[in-house]
Amino acid sequence: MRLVVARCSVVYTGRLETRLAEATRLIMVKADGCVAIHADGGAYKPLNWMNAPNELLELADRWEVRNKKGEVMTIHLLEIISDSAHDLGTDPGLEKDGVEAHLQELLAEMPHVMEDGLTLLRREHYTALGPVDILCRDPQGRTVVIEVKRRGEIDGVEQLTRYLADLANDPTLGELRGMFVAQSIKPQARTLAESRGIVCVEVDYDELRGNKADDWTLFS
Amino acid sequence: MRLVVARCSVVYTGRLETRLAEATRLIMVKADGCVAIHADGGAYKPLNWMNAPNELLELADRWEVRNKKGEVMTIHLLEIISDSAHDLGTDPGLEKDGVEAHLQELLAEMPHVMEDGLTLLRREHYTALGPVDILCRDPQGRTVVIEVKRRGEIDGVEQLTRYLADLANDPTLGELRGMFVAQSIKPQARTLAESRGIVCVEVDYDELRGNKADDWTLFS
DNA sequence: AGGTGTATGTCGCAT
DNA sequence: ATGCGACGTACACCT
Repeated sequence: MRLVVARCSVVYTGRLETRLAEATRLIMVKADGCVAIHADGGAYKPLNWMNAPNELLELADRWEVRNKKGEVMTIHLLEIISDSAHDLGTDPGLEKDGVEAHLQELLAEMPHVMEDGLTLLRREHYTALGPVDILCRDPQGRTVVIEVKRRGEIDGVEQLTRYLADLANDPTLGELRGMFVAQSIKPQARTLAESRGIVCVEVDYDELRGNKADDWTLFS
Repeated sequence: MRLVVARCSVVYTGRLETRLAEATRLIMVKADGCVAIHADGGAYKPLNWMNAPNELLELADRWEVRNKKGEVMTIHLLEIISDSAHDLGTDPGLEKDGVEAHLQELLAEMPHVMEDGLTLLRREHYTALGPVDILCRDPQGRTVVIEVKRRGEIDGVEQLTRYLADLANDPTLGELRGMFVAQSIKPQARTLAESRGIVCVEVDYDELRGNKADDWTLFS
């Protein structure tokens, strides 16, 4: 990783056009070639950037970074204040716990927490429109199409509605119901869902993990 | 801006939980207090971060960064390889040209490029569901509800559909039509739109700017 | 403070 | 490659 602190101005031309007036900034060049221009504030997002793969051309007064899509970032260098490089090696990577995938796993393992009497048909059921998170059967023999979200917002309801419309063409599934499951569901999303006959269920991730631990204790 | 290159391991606990095994990384601390952990690759996004406002507690063997929401990032420092700081001052900021707002402006100025005979009613018409980009009237006296996107995807069609459903309750608008305008419209989005009777129009930003320049030349 | 929409979103996984 | 959905999305803007 190369770290250059310099007075510079920047022009980016690509998906849109941007200009940065002359100021002192950090220019970060990573081992994979990606370049980012950072100011001394404004969260983690750089002012300008070019992701790998790209070509970095170092000229006397400026750097030009180009990619295959025709995007160009030009960094006009006015004064270099610091220029250092470190070999960091490859990173072992980030391990995550608690994202939607885990929520979905837990719910597929214990569908009864969403509604009494549900049994799992399948998880990640691929349709032409995209993957349906969970398919269950209810005690009345209906197929329950379940969309799982960490946060239940209006987009998720639209998504589930599209799946329901599509799956209605599949005669093997029989009568369909929709169920929208999330750790919290926004009022607008709930209203929209219920107006379409979709049941809304809020679940607690920590409690689910607890239930799983209980099951474990119970059976071992 | 403070730049620390160090061998470290990191734990983040908040909206989810993440762990980073021991490795050499860049720790960037900006003047506003935000902290980011960068590996030597993977675009501009850091592996872990904490945005301002937060509290940075520097202990002998670790840094703890906390915010008001109860999120905590703990950086265990094993070896400091480099530690430097630079005062960058405040940045004059990024100037952008060519985002959706500009496209919308240009289209509101010359609605005829979307369809012959359209006249502007209003721009950024606020409804309970969100702002409708452009409202026009067509030569048949119908109100045209227009959603403008840089890239036309399925979400935009859903958005426009919600607006149309909502505006149907407003008797002052008369008969409604939907129009989906973008620099490019994906096939799925087009299919969905047309199945709902929504007209799709692709426009060229540079050409619009050209038209505007022509108008200028014409009248001055 | 909460809701909605934009983003040079990025990122990962599917076809 | 493109499509599609998730993301600790961040971020601006309006109610």
